[in-house]
Amino acid sequence: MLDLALLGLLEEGPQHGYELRKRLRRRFGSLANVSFGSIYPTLSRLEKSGAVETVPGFGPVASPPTGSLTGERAVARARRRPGGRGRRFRKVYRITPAGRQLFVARLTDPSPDDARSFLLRLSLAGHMDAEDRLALLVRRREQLVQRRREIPTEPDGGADPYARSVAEHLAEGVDRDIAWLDRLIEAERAEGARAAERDRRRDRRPA
Amino acid sequence: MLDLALLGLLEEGPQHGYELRKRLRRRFGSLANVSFGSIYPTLSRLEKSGAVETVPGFGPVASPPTGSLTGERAVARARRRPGGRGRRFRKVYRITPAGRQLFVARLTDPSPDDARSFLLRLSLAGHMDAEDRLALLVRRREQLVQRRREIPTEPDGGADPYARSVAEHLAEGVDRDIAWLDRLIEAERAEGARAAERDRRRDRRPA
DNA sequence: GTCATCATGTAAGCCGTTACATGATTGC
DNA sequence: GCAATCATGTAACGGCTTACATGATGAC
Repeated sequence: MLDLALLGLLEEGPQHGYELRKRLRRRFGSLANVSFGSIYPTLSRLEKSGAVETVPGFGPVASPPTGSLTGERAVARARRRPGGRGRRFRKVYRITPAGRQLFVARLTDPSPDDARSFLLRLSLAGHMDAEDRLALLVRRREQLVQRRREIPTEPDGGADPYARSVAEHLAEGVDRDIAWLDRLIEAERAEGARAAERDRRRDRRPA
Repeated sequence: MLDLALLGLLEEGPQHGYELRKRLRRRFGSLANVSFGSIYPTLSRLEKSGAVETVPGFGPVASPPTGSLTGERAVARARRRPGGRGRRFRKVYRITPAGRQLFVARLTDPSPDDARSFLLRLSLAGHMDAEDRLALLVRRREQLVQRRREIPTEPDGGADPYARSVAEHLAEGVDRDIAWLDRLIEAERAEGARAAERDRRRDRRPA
């Protein structure tokens, strides 16, 4: 889960742990609001497995594509002190080709996920094939339909008004999620149809 | 979390672990869908701490107030075989006075909780004072308002349509939760006012 | 010179999971 | 007699948290 989020951010450019945590929160909010005690060991693990590597000379971070203030300032600071000692101790990580492969594999992994990891994956769905994206949405929809059936409607203790209120709210929430997924699935299929149409007009039939 | 759910069920009558798991799922659905590997150690822990005790003679369970089939069958089975060997090996637990105290204390504990534990507590809110119940709702509302502010609206990578869709859906979900809490808080306050009115008419002023 | 923040890391613990181990009871 | 389910428990692991430890840098 966390490795996915980290790889997702590192796809956009090299970063160090401390910075990654801030970006994680800004980008994914409650979906990846993790502590340093989790970040650093995860980065070490990813490095050991070859998914990321430290940028030699651990200087300032490369200017990120979004042009964030933090990146700018890091560059400016580096300009002020071009070399030698006085450099800040930072371990800057960069994603490797193997990491990119792992990232997509984890993103498209068909094993069922909970709400948080699903939403995180969907947040990163821009990195997936249209096909895998659609599959992710459909799988999640099926899972929710299943869960919807398991919500207690008038169970033994269904008399209790608080328990009932919670169960109803939960059910409505799942219904809302399913409706949302339906809209996303619809949008994906429409987009797929448009792409096919474009291909057809060019007299090129895709595989 | 699990201890809370278990104590809540045991408030309604003695039960053994296997049965408790089934009831947990039926009553609380996804809020307390736990495995045996979690149930048994938790029961042992509760027993060690004196919150529950095993019913001596571990026979059939006492007929629960809801009159469930399982309870009925257990009693019938016991009637067929009134004593001696042949008894099923079951460890029936019963809540103790200390356990009842712990239950209410855990239920009214003001430390912030995540969605799941909040909903579980609310499901059991019938066991709380009106005052504590209101406090629980108000606390949760404040927490959600806080979280609402932290949801990324147009962050660095706000351009990505998938990330945006997720963020919007999340925000709507929190808004919906807050609105729901507002209705519950309103209902609690109305009920409190009605209770006060009843007291006033009887010329009895509560503390 | 001192305080906030930046920056990395380790250790212990929490709360759950899956997998494993064991055996009794019931239904057919 | 055999399978399903009832019934309890342990061990190993997963993924996260908090607390602790350490120190550099920058702002004032």
